[in-house]
Amino acid sequence: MAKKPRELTDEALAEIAARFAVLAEPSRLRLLHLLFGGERSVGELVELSGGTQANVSRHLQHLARAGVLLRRKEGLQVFYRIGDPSIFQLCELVCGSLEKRLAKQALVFRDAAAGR
Amino acid sequence: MAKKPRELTDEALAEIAARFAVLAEPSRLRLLHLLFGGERSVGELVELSGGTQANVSRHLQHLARAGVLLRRKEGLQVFYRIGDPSIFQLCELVCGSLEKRLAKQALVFRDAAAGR
DNA sequence: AAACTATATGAGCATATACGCATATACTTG
DNA sequence: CAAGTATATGCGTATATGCTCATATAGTTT
Repeated sequence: MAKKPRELTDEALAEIAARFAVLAEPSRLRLLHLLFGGERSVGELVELSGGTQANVSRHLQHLARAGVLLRRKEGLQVFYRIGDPSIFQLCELVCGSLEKRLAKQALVFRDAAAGR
Repeated sequence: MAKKPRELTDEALAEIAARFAVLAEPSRLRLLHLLFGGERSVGELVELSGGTQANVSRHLQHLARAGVLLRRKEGLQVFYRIGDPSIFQLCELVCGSLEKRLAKQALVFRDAAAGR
């Protein structure tokens, strides 16, 4: 399975950037993380996340419009769930890379404290 | 190798969000993409990306401070290169996921045009 | 249909950040 | 050390976006 070089029009770049932007907010990440445990209603997410109802609703819509979440309405309630499995891998990758970076920095400081 | 559940303090969330935010700008993504081909000087990147010198410089610093790029100074010139290999996988993941999403949308429209 | 509940949305404000322009800094060469 | 080149930075401006508060919409229950 050879890897083709991808074209990179301005439009494509904008789309990719938008995708990353969706994940660039702590509140949204918290909601995503809560949804890693499975489907939840807006009300539950409000409680669990500690955010206000208005903000949580907006963030969920944002994520859904970006294709990251799926929405299911049932009576008065609306349930959201992860709609794009690649999110898990994205978060794993970023967390792993951050971990490495911090570990490296820690070493630097340790060595500096030890007089190099 | 079992996967531990990760803690998610506000601080950690902010760091992860910051990491994604770095990638949430088309100009920076373009620079990254250019650097996928190997190390480049700021001047080269200015030419290749079509951005202004000031902006390119700032974006590169931004990426470097985030640990995504590495900086090497040689005489008058400064060379940047990818410093975090996970970037490749991140971009692959996002591109792949976008591709899938657009393909799905295309199907929806095709079916709609065909009278469902 | 009136009251009630869950979710979504409009408006205004505050903040972040990308850009352009000018200039500063760092290094090289004459 | 003066002039030249490559990169970085200060500052003002425009735009985007998250937040709060209030209110609208959709669906249920009595």
